[in-house]
Amino acid sequence: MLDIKFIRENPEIVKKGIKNKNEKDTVDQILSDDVWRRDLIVQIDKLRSEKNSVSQDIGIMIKDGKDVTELKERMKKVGDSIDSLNKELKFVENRIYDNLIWIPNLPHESVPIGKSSEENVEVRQWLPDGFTFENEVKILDHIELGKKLKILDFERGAKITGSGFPVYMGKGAQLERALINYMLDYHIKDHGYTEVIPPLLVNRESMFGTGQLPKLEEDMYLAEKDDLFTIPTAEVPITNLHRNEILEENQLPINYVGYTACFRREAGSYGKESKGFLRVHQFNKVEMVKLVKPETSYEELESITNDAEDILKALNIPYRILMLCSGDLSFAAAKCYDIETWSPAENKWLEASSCSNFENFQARRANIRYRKTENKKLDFVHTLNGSGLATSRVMVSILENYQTPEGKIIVPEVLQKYTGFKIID
RNA sequence: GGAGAGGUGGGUGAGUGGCUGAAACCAACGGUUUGCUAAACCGUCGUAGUGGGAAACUGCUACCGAGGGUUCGAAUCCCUCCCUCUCCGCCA
Repeated sequence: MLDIKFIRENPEIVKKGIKNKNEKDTVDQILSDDVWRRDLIVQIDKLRSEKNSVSQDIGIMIKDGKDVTELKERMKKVGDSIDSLNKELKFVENRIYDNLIWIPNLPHESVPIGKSSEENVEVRQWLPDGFTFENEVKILDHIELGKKLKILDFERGAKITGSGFPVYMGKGAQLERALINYMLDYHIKDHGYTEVIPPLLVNRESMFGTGQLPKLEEDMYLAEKDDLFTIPTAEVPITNLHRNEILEENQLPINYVGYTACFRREAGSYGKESKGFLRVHQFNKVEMVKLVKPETSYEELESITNDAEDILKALNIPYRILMLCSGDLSFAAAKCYDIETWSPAENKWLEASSCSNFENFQARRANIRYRKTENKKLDFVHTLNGSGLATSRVMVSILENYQTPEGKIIVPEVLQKYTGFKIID
């Protein structure tokens, strides 16, 4: 959520940002409502002030045994005026709020302006030693491999739940678990994150806090009886851990990492892009979340991205980093790097991670503040998160990049001590 | 699911209609004292909105779980909802 004061003072900047993000511009309506609102507040406060002081007098007069009937009647009328102005105020405040919650975060100045993912900018690429994009032997895709080696079962997943709910079997399940544990341990031991195992269902306030609501309601699973959503990412419960809290400056930065299953309805995205792991409704993800001081958040964005990259380097998987253009940024993000890993069978890059700085956009919605040591003043923290990483996409790259000419899978070296085996055949 | 208790400032906790934005204590911060630490003493110590001011600052308003109601006046009375705790039942 943007600060209405900021909008009031910088309407043109806000309008430009909204346009670059392809969102609806209600700035003019907000501004005129804001004038109306403040005018009402001044009127109401004046009346209330009068009412308060006269009411106090009435108390004293009653004690002194004086007649207060007339004053009472007058104050009742003042009360009525306040009530009717208040109704008007509520109306205009609601309208401002309804518009405000749909205003996206503004892109950071370093973000390229663009309409869609076509205009994202590649920042760097990392390829293992001796890697080449050309392949002499036929590369099996992860679906064929999964079937052949009996480690993935998409059909049975579809039977027991529906399409997009994969089943991991045998060594596939063990590899998945190894990958999750490896990533968690790496972030905990080498990158200094604190592990969190959060709830997988969250309430509306949490979904609002991180900015999934109101925009993405249709993309999430909802348990209607309890009005709880299954999380689309661990970002939601973990960032909301500190909702409505005041932190001390010396507690920052807070770095959390958590593994959770993630659930996404992916409404309206059926078809070619959705086979196998490429688009699923449930997947596993290790997520990093940071709560930091505002002045450090852009350094932290680089740092969290590097933390995700370290995993891929250790796994020896080719990847590239994209800086998202304004039009491809999520609603709440100010700047975002996507990490894509290479799929030789698909012959394309697959998004495995998204590392974003939300500045204080989420912190405002979730009311997460910190007290500055220097002057004791309160300010909103900046929040960031990054996948570190989504296992389904990494799994595609592992299976495809680590296959032998015979169609077996060599377990990446760093995972071998977690799996206890070196090959899947 | 049933029965009961309760939600007040960073914490503990007082407060049942008016002079309470809220006692007291603790914590925190500033100071005095001190070789250092501690103790003691003094002082400061909520958030937000809005108006005035270049600013330091200051006026007013709101906020005692949330929302409504009664009243000239509500932390205090009434209604609805949410949450927490205890006991019982059920269950992993």
